[in-house]
Amino acid sequence: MRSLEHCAPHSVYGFGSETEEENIAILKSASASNAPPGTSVQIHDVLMARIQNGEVDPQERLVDTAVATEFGVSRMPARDALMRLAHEGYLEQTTKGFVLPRIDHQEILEIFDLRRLLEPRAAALAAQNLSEDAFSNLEAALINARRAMKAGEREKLFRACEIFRNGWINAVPNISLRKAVQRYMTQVQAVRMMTFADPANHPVIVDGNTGLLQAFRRRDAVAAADRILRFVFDGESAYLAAHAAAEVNQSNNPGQRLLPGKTPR
Amino acid sequence: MRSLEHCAPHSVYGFGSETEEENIAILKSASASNAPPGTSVQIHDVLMARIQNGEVDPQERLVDTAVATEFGVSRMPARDALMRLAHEGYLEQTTKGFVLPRIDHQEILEIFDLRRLLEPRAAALAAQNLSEDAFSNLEAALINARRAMKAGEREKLFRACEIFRNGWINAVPNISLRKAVQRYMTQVQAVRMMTFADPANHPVIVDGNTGLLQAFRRRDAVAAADRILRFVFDGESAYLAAHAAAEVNQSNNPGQRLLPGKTPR
DNA sequence: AACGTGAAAACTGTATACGAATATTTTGTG
DNA sequence: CACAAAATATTCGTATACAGTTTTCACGTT
Repeated sequence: MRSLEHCAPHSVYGFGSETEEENIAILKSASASNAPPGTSVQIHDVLMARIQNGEVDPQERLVDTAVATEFGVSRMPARDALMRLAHEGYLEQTTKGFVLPRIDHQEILEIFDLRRLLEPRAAALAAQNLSEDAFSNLEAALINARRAMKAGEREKLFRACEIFRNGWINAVPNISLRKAVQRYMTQVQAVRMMTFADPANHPVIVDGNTGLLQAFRRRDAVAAADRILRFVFDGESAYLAAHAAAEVNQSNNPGQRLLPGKTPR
Repeated sequence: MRSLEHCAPHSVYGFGSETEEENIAILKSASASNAPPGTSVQIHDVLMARIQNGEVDPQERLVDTAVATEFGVSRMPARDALMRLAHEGYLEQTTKGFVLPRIDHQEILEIFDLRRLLEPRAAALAAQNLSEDAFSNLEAALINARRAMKAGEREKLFRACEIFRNGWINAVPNISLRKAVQRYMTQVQAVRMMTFADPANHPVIVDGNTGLLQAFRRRDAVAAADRILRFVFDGESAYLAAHAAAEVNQSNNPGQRLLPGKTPR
């Protein structure tokens, strides 16, 4: 059984239990509380946590009926959750179940372009708006990230970077811009999945965040914008390298491909 | 009854029929073709087209059962479509049906900021990518717009401008960017509703589009970006003026407000 | 033994139904 | 006549059922 530390920090329901009985019990107890967020929402969060924790095999088929029985509900909530995950980009709907998205290379490049438009402005606004609390949270996340990097704990580093990013993004006062940036979080995650695989990228990431935090601290909007812009560029470079490596890997043993080919949109 | 020319030009299913029978017939025939895009997908597209065309009243309540009966299907496809639209930001889910997202003054200003980030790049890419067909469509739309302006037909001018805008946006090769721009169509619509009320704005709009088309024709990406940026700024100015006028109007007769009050987000 | 054909299984999409929550209207009372 | 409380109505979320479609597997033929 996996440890609970793998739970997504953003998940309201931080449980990673595996057995049907446990899930049923948890859902029951949660719905017994005064706040009923809906069964499908809970399933959605649990599945998203699993996906983000890499607990879903790339060739695993998530079927609504199976998910439904696992959580002790009917097909509808499970189907809603799966379809919502699919729409958010966490899953892809095939004729035979839901699978991890075959990441479209072209789309990732497009989103890098978009992020270069949005995130510098977002960081600049955040620099002028970050609260002291937010600063300490960012700092804590960065310390955790650095520690995880030194310990070689890829997973923890991943989490820390996510917290860091969420920290400053939540300080963006322009709510619409914030939502726009957050909308591409899934793609950011997908890219991270690839780039984090190479430990050589870890120092770049941590250093980038460090510089960003320093700019934030100085309330230097210009520097923050520059930093994040460079960060996105660096991310693109790292992604391209990882993509190329995956391509080679793919051609060598086409049986188990790390990255599937293009998806016709 | 609305005329058919109001159909969304970007909709795959370019029908804007209103009666239940027509919709049923259309769905039936579509599903009879070899490509089954699913009923809920079709409903989704139709509703999105309506929203983007401003055919949905701001205080209209879209209820799944009503949509279902309108399209002659059960609640499930309608519900899927509505929830998907809500998730995409085109609708807002309330305890009593789905409604258009109530955009408040602050949010409109935020979205102007966002559009200044996105649309110049989009226009620049479109300038490099527009086909000859698209050019003639843009030109036709512009001619219609000018004619409507001279005839003082506000509604037709509105439509022509919408077609023009959709025309070049659909030529943006970066699909993700295109979707991002289109996501704020409702805001654009709301702003237009206000700014078009004042005929003094009409020449500004038509001239702006004319200049944009000229830049497109020259494949001048820089000029196109500049043009659209200025266009957004002008739109903001016009909106602010209209907003101020509406504020005065509102305080005079608070019974019928042009823009609803702020929404706690 | 390889390949094509057919049947069974699995999965999805949609239809219908029911319970729960919430808004609205009606009714009763001060 | 105003206000509160209950009844009503509307809508959502979920459950269950059914039909269509695709995949897979097994069997028979060449």
